[in-house]
Amino acid sequence: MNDFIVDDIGALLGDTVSISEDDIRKNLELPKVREHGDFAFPTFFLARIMRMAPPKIAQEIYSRIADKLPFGCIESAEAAGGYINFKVSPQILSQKLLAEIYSEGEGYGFTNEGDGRNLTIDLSSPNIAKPFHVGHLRSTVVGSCLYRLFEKLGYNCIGINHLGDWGTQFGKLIVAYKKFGTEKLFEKEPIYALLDLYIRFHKEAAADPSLEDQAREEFKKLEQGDPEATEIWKRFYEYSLEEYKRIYSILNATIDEYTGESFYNDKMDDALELLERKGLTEISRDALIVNLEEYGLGAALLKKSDEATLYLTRDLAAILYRKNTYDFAKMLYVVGSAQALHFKQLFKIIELLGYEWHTDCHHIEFGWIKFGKEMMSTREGNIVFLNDVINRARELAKEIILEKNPDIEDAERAALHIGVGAVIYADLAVRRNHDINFSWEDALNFDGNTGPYLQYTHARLASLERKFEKEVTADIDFALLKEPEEKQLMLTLYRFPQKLKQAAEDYEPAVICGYLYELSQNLNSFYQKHRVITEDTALTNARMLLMRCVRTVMKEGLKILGLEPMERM
RNA sequence: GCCCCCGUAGCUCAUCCGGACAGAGCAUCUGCCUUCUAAGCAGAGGGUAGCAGGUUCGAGUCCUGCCGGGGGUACCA
Repeated sequence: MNDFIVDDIGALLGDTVSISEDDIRKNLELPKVREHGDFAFPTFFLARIMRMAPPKIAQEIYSRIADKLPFGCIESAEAAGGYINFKVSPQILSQKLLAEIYSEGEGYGFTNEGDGRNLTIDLSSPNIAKPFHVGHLRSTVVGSCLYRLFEKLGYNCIGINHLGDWGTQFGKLIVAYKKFGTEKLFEKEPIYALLDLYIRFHKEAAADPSLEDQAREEFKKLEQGDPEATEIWKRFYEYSLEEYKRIYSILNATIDEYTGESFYNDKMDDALELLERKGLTEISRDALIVNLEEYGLGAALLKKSDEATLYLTRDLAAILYRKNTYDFAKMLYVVGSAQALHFKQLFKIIELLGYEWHTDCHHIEFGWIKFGKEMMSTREGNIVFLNDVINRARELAKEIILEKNPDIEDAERAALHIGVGAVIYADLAVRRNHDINFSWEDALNFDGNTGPYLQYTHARLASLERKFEKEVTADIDFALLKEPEEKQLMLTLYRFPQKLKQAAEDYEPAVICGYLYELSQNLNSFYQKHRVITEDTALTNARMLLMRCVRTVMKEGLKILGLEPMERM
């Protein structure tokens, strides 16, 4: 990665300040106001060491570097209040930066920190037999985004869908199916038939509590391998998976493995045995637990008093299986923050087992998606299906396309990409720890800070290259890129590697969203004010190189988010 | 009760691990399409950053308390 601007400032100040170049770099910041320059170095923290007022220090330092300027890519500097502000030379900036982006292409900004090691991501994980709703969206799109990001950082990612495909809810469904189900129900959209059965069950069970017992009984039969129950379960499983796979393909979800809870049924005994051998378990109130009181994590339940296992037991079996199978360098669980304690317990147990790799496991938590003031609940039927959201977004996008660009060749396809782009972006752009209020207005908005705006920006750039017709080359006169809008674009491009790094460190897709939005704003401001393709071939060539570099970054960024970089729209 | 998260413009969100007058979008209002895509651009209005203290040269950002919302807290996931 290239940090040449920051390096130059470090070298420039190195002799004049009694702190290390590393500390200089760490303190550099971006001024909020453009007039203050491109980079700023605050001197306040030196006041105590140098026993001087910050403005004096700034003056003092400035006077010592003044005759060295210009220095590297630093064109000028000035002391302003307690700051020293630096301006970067657009010519040197373009020369170094654009050449680098041009030659590195889609690799620009990425390091190879993963070095081919495995990284497993637990994502999506819906409960089988329930239609995919917007509440499932975040885990799916955040997980997929991190998957692509870490792939580009050299990891070999494995996306694991830990399906909720086991448990008493299947007993309920089987009871409901036997009592109220007909084959006709399943002829089309079987997943909604399953939902109806589920809702019906809860309605009937309110009047007749004995249904709950029947459900437990049916689930018990399923666990014991009863052929009829197994047959029904399998059908439901297939129906659900078919629907999920359809949705995953639309969302660009990255799933390699469908190993749900049922997959770990026969692997829990080994895990439990391991814990018992290490003396971690105890019996408390007739249940099998790991006592984590001394770590402030309460009691972790592994077996209920009736011997039944719990999801912690399955997750424990799963994490051991995954470590054993993949020997992962990192394991990410993209799961809502409601399960924070659960994962703290899980990771603590791994630590108590003596495994160092407990530090490689991370719970990537995120807030709820709410609808109106209510939590979404399948039972209550207070729910927005992802299918409906995607369909409405797609229809709206199609209307707009036909109005704005009626000649486009495949309007259906473009509409889907734009509609889905809006939906995905709306979810990724909010930092993970916030709850999201689902609103149709926001999900279907294509203006301003939205997915389609970014896609539109890319389409403009693609259009320029089509119009240009010639090969974009890096053999240009860099001195021609001297407009403030051009410099701003380059300064933003320069920061792409840092943003990727931050996004990866924080496991935070919103960092990339915010960055691409800013880059798009820069591009559109430039585009409005200046023409790219003109009679002036030298200037045209220079600007086309800049456009290519912006497009390279936009394209890679969009792909990481899971949005289609549109060629036309 | 205890633990965790959130509280910034009418609404939805940023604020670069403490820095210069807190920035965008949506909505409202005003301009800009015979020239590379107007899903765009330029501009206007709109703020006591929940409240009160504290640390600091400096706090939306860190600490304490309170208020409001959400989640978790042993046999759901």
